[in-house]
Amino acid sequence: MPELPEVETMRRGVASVAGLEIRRVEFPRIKARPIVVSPSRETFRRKVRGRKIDGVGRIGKRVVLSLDDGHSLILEPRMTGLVLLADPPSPEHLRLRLALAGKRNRELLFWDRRGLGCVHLLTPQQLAHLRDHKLGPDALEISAEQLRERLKRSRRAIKVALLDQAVIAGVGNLYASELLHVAGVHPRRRCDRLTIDQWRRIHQAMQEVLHEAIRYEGSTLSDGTYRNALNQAGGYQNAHRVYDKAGQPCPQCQTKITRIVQAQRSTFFCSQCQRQSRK
DNA sequence: CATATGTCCTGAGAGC
DNA sequence: TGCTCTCAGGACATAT
Repeated sequence: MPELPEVETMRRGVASVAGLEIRRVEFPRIKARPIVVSPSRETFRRKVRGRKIDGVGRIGKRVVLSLDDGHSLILEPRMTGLVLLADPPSPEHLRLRLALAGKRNRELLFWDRRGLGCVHLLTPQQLAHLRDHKLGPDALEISAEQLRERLKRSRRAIKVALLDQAVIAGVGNLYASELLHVAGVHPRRRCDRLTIDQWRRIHQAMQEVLHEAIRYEGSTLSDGTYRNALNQAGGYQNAHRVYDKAGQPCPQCQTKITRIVQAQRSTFFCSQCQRQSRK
């Protein structure tokens, strides 16, 4: 589930590793299938060991460790991956350990219960390709005009389009539902039928919701998987308006929240606050 | 090209 | 109680 707010929280939580050297690279021996790594493990280990971490950044839903030789170490949590400086939730799903030099000996861990996440070492050219061609502008950087320009001719439903990382990077299933509720836009509304005012409201709601969620350090859902870098739960789940609240009253108007499925994913909305005119 | 669908994965929870 | 089944949704591969 980690989306922009959760990944940004992970990034901030491990930002203190900047300046440290990676002394050892370990792939713990676990029963589960090893984490997907490119290039090969041997090459990865050889190229990462001994490098200094110059900075800790984020691209969309990925944490980026900039190394002192120009390469970038990409940590991609996908559904259940965590980037940790503390002990992981369980030992058996630890996928990668980076032992760091420093005053106190520290470790940066990648833990993933389901194993859909992955780790990559990218050249500057590969990083540029990821940033400029595979992903759209960051959800916190994009302007309302840019957002509309990118989608105004699309026939897709706005909820589905917001999940397309090539259009806009960082929004996932949870925050798409939440921000459309704040914007008062029906999730099935086609992009090419949204008004300029609706685009402005979507953009504004996106900024508000994402910043608010970062302030609360992300959402830890009922399965409890998401944790910050110190293995602590986030707090934004208590502020959710519609996500996973089918049948419960809308916080604005008390109408029961509706659940629908779009592109094989759950969407939650209020049929009163997010009225549908024409799709 | 744009859009839609299938796939990977594990553990929680439902239902019998 | 204990078993089987379904579901959750990141990104990518493949299909339409």
